[in-house]
Amino acid sequence: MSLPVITKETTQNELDAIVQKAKSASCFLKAISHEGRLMILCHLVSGEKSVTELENLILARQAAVSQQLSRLRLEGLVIPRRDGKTIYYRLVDDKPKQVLEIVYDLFCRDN
Amino acid sequence: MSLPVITKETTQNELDAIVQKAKSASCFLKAISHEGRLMILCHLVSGEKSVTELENLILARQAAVSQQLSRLRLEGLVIPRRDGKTIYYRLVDDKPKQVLEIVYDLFCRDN
DNA sequence: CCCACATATTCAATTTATGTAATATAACCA
DNA sequence: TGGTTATATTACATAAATTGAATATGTGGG
Repeated sequence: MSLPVITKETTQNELDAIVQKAKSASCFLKAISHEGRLMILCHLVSGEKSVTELENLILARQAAVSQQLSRLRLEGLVIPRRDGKTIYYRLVDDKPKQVLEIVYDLFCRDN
Repeated sequence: MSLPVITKETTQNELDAIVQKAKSASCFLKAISHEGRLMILCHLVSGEKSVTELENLILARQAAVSQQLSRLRLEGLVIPRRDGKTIYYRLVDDKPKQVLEIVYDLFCRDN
């Protein structure tokens, strides 16, 4: 990890870029750091799930799950697909997967 | 990543354990998902830093940095060491490092 | 002891997040 | 059309996070 080093020579533009990236990462992490959303994302790693399936998997009410999915949708982490009455959600890319794999390893395996 | 699978057979104890782990991970992620704390942690990955050094690195005021360090301390992510007037902070373990390396890669390299 | 420097804490104001309940929409079927 | 299932949205209350300013503590030096 070669982090951007900040010195006297760092230009304002470079600083802005660093802060901008920190902001994106921060938003992403905030989106995944909610207990319910975290579990939803974990379950989506193994493939798309309907809202009802998620309700059962994380033992939460319809409205709650729907709200959490809504937040994840707005943050661009998941995308819905309608099939008749049911709506299936899946991960947009593997950013969540990559981070969750580490987190899962750190918090669910050892310790 | 072999996630805990939830079925009809999953016992209450197992469910509790899963939720408990999700809570820990959630707390950890919340702690690191703040823009300022994120940058502080990034800088600590390369070794311990004094509060003043951090102030200059992330261009924030003394009180702000100190507050953010305080939160990280309470969450058990960093630990202080006093040397005369100055206090040096370092990471307690490499949990933050592991997660930050991925995040850094995802948000600061490509795209 | 007094001062200056490094850091921490406290408090109030504001913003953002969360949980709950109620209601809305959309699709399907009789 | 009317009912039922699946999902989404809204509104409100509450809690938690964040910010900024002010003040406090701890250390070393004169």
